[in-house]
Amino acid sequence: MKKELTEKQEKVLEFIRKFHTNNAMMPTVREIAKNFKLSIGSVQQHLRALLSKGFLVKRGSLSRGIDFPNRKTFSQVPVLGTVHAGTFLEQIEDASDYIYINTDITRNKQCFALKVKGDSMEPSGIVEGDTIVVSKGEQPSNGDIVVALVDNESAVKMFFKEKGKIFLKSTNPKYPTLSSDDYDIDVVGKLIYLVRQYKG
Amino acid sequence: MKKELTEKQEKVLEFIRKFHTNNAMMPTVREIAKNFKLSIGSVQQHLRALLSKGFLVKRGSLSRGIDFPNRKTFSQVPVLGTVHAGTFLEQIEDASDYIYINTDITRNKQCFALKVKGDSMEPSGIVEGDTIVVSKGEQPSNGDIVVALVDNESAVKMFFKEKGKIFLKSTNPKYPTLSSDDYDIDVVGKLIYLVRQYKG
DNA sequence: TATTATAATATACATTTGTATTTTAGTCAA
DNA sequence: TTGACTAAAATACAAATGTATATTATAATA
Repeated sequence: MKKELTEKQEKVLEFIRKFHTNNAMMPTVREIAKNFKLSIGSVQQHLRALLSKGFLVKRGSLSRGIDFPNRKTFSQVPVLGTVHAGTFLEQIEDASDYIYINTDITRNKQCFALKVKGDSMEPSGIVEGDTIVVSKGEQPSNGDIVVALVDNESAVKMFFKEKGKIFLKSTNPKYPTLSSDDYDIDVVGKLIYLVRQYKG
Repeated sequence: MKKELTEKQEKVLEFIRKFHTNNAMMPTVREIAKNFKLSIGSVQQHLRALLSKGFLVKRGSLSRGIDFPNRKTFSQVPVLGTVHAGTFLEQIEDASDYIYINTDITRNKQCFALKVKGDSMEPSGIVEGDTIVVSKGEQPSNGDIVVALVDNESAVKMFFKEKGKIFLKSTNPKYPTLSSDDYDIDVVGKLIYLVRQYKG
């Protein structure tokens, strides 16, 4: 349980958050002072309070050397194309867009993102327009959702392996389950993340 | 088309990218120099090249004052609690977690995030465990998905307004549509974003 | 009452940081 | 050869920045 902040401390912290959001770096003591028309010493005291109460941490005596506790870091993941609408591997070179996701999700995996078309996975919460993040070359377990090339067409399916055979199941029952007996199946990667933007 | 970088310039830029990812701020000239065991002057020249070739831009003569062109910025959105599992507004004070999303999505709206419980919105792609981002106090249109307090219980529903009455519909047909005739309905905000993490 | 926490100011100082200058060297092309 | 670009080093200086100290004032509290 965090200690409570005073009104002014709350405002200072809020300013730091916003500054960090807009500038991707922390403000200096004097930048904070200027914003609130305060003296340097006053800001120092507010920062000291925020530090001792655990709302900020320090990184040595560097410039702009305050930080949020447990601040998350990001990986740039390229959006390579659209899945279940044809091939996408050609487009690897010119990733026109990137999405940013926490490094604790991507870890050290090699990832890329795809836009989803179609309704074959709707019952498991994947709908048209979603952006999915795929971790490349990971061994999927039964029940994992994967991106696969099925006779060179890309698809998002649920993965099953039984007696050496691979099955790709759509959770939408109107699509058939594909078997490695009938198709050339190449699992590209495993779903690790999904984002969806609602138009405002 | 960007001008080409030399091998060394590429490496310096790559270091700056990584440094920024890990520390949420740009490195100083001397931090770069230390990493490559170079002199300050050498780093200055590399930076000058990266600037003139358009891979970096400057923000005045500030400390750590280099930036990526078109860098995306993030908002910290507090995760306040769980929705459709009771009230969550009490927990506003101690947001234990944050998610970070692009400011071009949050714009200047006041936002917060909630974890989803239950299956009442499964057919529209919202499943248990998802984290939804809600924009506070925005006027919803018919068909928008909203977070509302229904007799002080929180819920995620599809919003409709007709002849002054509010209707909250679950896309899952096994739940009834709620009407403002029968319940005290308070729309808290509108869904603008959703993220889902698949366990690896 | 004395104490503590908050809030604010003013000032000084040491360190960090950006910037400018000069010099040396190698490579490549006109 | 000359010129241009890249690479690197060494040094100096000004500006930015973090930090320490002293002082005043107010409100809440034991």
